[in-house]
Amino acid sequence: MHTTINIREIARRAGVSTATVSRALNNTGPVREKTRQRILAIAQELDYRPNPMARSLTTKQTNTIGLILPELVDEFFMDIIHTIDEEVYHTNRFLMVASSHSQRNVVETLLDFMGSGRVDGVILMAPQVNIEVAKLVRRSKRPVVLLNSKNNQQQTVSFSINNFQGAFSITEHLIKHGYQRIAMIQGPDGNCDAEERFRGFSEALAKHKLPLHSSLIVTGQFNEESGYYAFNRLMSQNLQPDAVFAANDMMAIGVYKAAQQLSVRIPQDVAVVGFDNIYASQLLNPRLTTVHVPIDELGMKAIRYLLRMISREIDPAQSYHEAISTGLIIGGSCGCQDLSR
Amino acid sequence: MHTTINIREIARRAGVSTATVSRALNNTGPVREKTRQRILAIAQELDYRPNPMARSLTTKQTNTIGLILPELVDEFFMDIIHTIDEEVYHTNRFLMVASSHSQRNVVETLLDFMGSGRVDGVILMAPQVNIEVAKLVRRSKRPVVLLNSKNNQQQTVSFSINNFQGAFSITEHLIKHGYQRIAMIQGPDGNCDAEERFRGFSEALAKHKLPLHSSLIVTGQFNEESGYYAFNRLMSQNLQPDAVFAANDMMAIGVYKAAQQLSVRIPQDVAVVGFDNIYASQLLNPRLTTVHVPIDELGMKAIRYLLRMISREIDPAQSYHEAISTGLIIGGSCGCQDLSR
DNA sequence: TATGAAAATGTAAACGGTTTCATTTTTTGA
DNA sequence: TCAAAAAATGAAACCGTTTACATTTTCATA
Repeated sequence: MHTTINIREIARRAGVSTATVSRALNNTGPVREKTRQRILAIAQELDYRPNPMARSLTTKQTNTIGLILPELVDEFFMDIIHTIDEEVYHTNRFLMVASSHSQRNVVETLLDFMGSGRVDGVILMAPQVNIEVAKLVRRSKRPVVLLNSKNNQQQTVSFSINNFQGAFSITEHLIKHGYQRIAMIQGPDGNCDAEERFRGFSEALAKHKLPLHSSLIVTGQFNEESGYYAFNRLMSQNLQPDAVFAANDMMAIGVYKAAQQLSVRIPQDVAVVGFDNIYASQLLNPRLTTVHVPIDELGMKAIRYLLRMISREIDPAQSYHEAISTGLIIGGSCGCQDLSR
Repeated sequence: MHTTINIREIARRAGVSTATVSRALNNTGPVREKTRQRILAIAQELDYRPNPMARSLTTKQTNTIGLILPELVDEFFMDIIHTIDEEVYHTNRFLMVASSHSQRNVVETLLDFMGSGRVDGVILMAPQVNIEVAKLVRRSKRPVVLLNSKNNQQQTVSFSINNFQGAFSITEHLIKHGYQRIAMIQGPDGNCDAEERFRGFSEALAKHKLPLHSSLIVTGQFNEESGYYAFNRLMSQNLQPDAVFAANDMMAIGVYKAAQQLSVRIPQDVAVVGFDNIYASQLLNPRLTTVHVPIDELGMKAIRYLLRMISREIDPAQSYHEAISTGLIIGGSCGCQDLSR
């Protein structure tokens, strides 16, 4: 096993200094054509690959973008990864995806890990752990774009889904159907997406002078299982809902399963709506009425903005926020005619 | 903006050499307790973070595992990522995920990119581009574990799903139901998963002396759309199938959609089975009969083996292959009673 | 041909750590 | 108390690049 071949070895063989080799290889600074050829030939022959560690130790550049997500499950996150990867790929960069496992200290570790020379910029999605995230972000040496975080954090750049608007309009849609006892299965405590969706729900009720029954509000964990239990709980009490708004589609799927077991018909007995418009929601019978979240738009805007921060086209210290609008997807689960069949 | 604080600064403040600081911080070599305390306090106060680039420039260690997937869509890949991430996280390492976009030169670039100092080892899934992949892998300076690649490559370490066995048994299952004209929607050309699944299918037919009608073999792209078109094509010809084996569940979903539009009942008119057992397959009505692919087992075995290669517990030059068995998931789509309802 | 400008190349100092080996300090045991 | 052993520390080289600056070579022009 011969030692890793480095720039010095090439310089030695070509009979020049490492500086010249570096210049020849990177096309930075003048090198006589003949010399360049010789160097390139040797590099080729030796199958030389510059050590990225050493390189970025001096250049502070990595051509790598970091993406930190709270977890690596669900197609929602996969879609985010996919969109961003696509864009990163087209600008000849690399993507580094990591999961914070929804823990603040892990966010911190990852931000440090990436920020200290491994990536040129970070896209961070941390809906649960945002109390001190802004501080971490500001401390980071690399530009950071936040995704779906509480946007009351000053001095950060963030993009988010307009959860409030989406929840508000889908709730209004249910109200227009005439439902009186609309339940909500909300998302986990401390999750700002969940909070905003609940706010949209309750303000829509308020606008239409409908009461907010505390017994019709259940908390879930954004997964199928919790939706299943939540619906069972809702149906086992005196005040039964005539419509259920699940704060995301996964929980709505749990509702469908529970409803089938309880022989509750959707939408005849109880209407159901969700949020996210995940792929699986179109497979449900009837198709789930839900809020479309333009994930690709979110990812695209975030990565494009980040790249401009990295190139200093935009001042990274300048704060910015943009909320991306959602759209309503009408299936048969709300009582409308199911056009997907 | 003050300059990044480094080990020298700490040494200066503590009145010791950088060597001592390094020893104190990494618990390598002896340091007087009093000195250690002083150094730790200063490091704490200055919020010192060692530069990982500089560190790994000398140690040649990054505590990072690379994962290269052909693409970043579908829950199948998400599940792979998830399983591996979980294990990586528990060993206090980082995960770096990248997509090769199913292009061989990108695989090469990524392998170089990661292999030259960014990661300690790589898990590579490249079902389409394996002609020269083995060469690349052998050239890599870091240990590499292959996932679902053609296992006829010598001198590599690989884990794969036993596609043949899965396809064989689900085909036999259909045969036992008495279907005579079993069609297959196979996967894309050159994809070795696809090839093995087809081989399992045809050998099962052969074993039971059933003919292999070329008009009942259609090629898809492992996505929903191609399944949709494939089924339409199958039903528009003279020889119509009484059962369809879609080489993966996504294509089976396409079949369901097409069947609904054509008013073809599953399984009364045509039985349908898939492969992968993705989440969505249980949402179909009737539940899809499919082959369960233990992705978590696959990911787990791959990452554990890789870690042992990294720690030199296993000689990385030693080749190894293991095929992981699949299992049958019985839904209602094959003609069995649907127990999921 | 001499001269100055431009082009090509080299030297050496970073970058921020780790580690070998030598040196100093402390501890131990007779 | 003193030598020897053990423990703690420091000096400096090293990892593989890039790059500012100095130096040399080439080339065009007078």
